[in-house]
Amino acid sequence: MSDTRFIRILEATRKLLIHYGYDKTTVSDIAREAGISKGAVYLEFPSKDALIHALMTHDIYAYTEQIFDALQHIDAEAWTFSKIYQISIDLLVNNPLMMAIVRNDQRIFGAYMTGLGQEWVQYKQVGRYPMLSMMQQAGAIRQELDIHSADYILSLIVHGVAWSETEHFPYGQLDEQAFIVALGDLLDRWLLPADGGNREASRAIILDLIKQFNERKHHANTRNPDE
Amino acid sequence: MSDTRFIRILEATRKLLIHYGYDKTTVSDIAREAGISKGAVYLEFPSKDALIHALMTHDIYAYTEQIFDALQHIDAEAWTFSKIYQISIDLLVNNPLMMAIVRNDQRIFGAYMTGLGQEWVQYKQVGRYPMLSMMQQAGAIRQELDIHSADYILSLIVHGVAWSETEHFPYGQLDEQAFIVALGDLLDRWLLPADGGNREASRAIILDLIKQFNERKHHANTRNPDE
DNA sequence: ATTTGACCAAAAGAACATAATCAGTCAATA
DNA sequence: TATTGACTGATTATGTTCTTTTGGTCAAAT
Repeated sequence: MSDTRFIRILEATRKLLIHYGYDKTTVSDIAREAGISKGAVYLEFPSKDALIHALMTHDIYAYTEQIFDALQHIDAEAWTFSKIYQISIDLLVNNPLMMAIVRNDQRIFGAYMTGLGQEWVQYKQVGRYPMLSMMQQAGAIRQELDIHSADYILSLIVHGVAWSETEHFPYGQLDEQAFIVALGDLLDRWLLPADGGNREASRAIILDLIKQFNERKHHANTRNPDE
Repeated sequence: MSDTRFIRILEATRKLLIHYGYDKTTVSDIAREAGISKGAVYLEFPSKDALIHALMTHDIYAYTEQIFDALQHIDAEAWTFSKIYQISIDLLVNNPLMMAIVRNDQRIFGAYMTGLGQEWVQYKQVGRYPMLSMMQQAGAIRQELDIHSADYILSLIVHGVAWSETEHFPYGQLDEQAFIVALGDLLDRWLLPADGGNREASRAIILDLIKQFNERKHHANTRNPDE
């Protein structure tokens, strides 16, 4: 019951945040949207900032879980390196809050973001560079590749996607599925060696990351059994 | 003489615009920076907006000319399709005003941009889609390629580059030349067929575009001999 | 024939007071 | 015990007045 209230508050906050942004969303608004009183919000969270923080942590976690879940169910034959980004971006474009996080949207995070300063960036540590590095060592991607530049170009793409259809980057309509396919095509041709690379290795690296992720989840659950 | 004044005003405007933005740059500031009186600015341009418009037109034109000039001097053996984007982006990242134009920078164009509305986008018609289409028809890039998606991904990259090192996309330091090389590598692998594609055709298309560009320039010069 | 800079109306900004709103609390309530 | 919503001090928005700045002009100066 306290758990559903927690989730109800997060859902109300997410909805209002995406629509009105942090500065124009009041705790009373959130309470009304969640169908509870303002006091109840403060039974669950110590402050508005803590609530936003919890929402972001929750949604980043859920997003990661979604990606990993989708990747986990790709069997060895169907696996390609590019699936990682195809799935990540497919899930990203259908997740307005994650889009806002990726693009550092001032309109949505307003004073919360300003007051955070350096901590803000830490939310967004995706660890792409180490992952690419591991992939290269394992022979999953080309040896000649400059990982720094590759990391940068990948972040250009992800960042650009997150800004699509905003006034900053009004690209107009686009067939999303065609784009996902084209992106996979690009990544395979760009990153893989001629023989297609060590697909087992790239899959093993991802499955290992998933395992680590699940172990941390298990630890967190056993250490804090409630909530 | 009137011509050097014209250029002096544009240069002063460019400098102040990049530094302080449209809203915080006054006509008096521009006059002072150009070393002339305010009245002289109005002898050259009918209004502040017309001045900004002239600056943008001038700089977009000059940028195009730079690209074309660099492309023109690549001989047939050294030519690759990816040179188009390597050169464009290399010149772009060293051109603060073009960067601001590409990223629709509200901070720099302020009220000028707001008051323009739809016209603003017209500045930025780069005609990439038609060019890619021609390239594909000529066999310079792969037949299977979805040109819509390719156009979108290319615009993601260009747009992302223009936002780099701003607070919206603080990527940190990067070896620019390594990035240019990596980009060329990406484009060649992604866009070209296995045999490298029809390089003569892609070069011919670009040289033809340059010819058209120069003809328009010549017409403009003969129709308006002065200025 | 050019160029200037004092000048003007209009717009933006500064300063202030007042009203409204908000994050967070806690005695009253269910 | 769990939840509420009226309450509070601090922050923010709003209305108002006054001052400054700004885009643009044009008679005077060069």
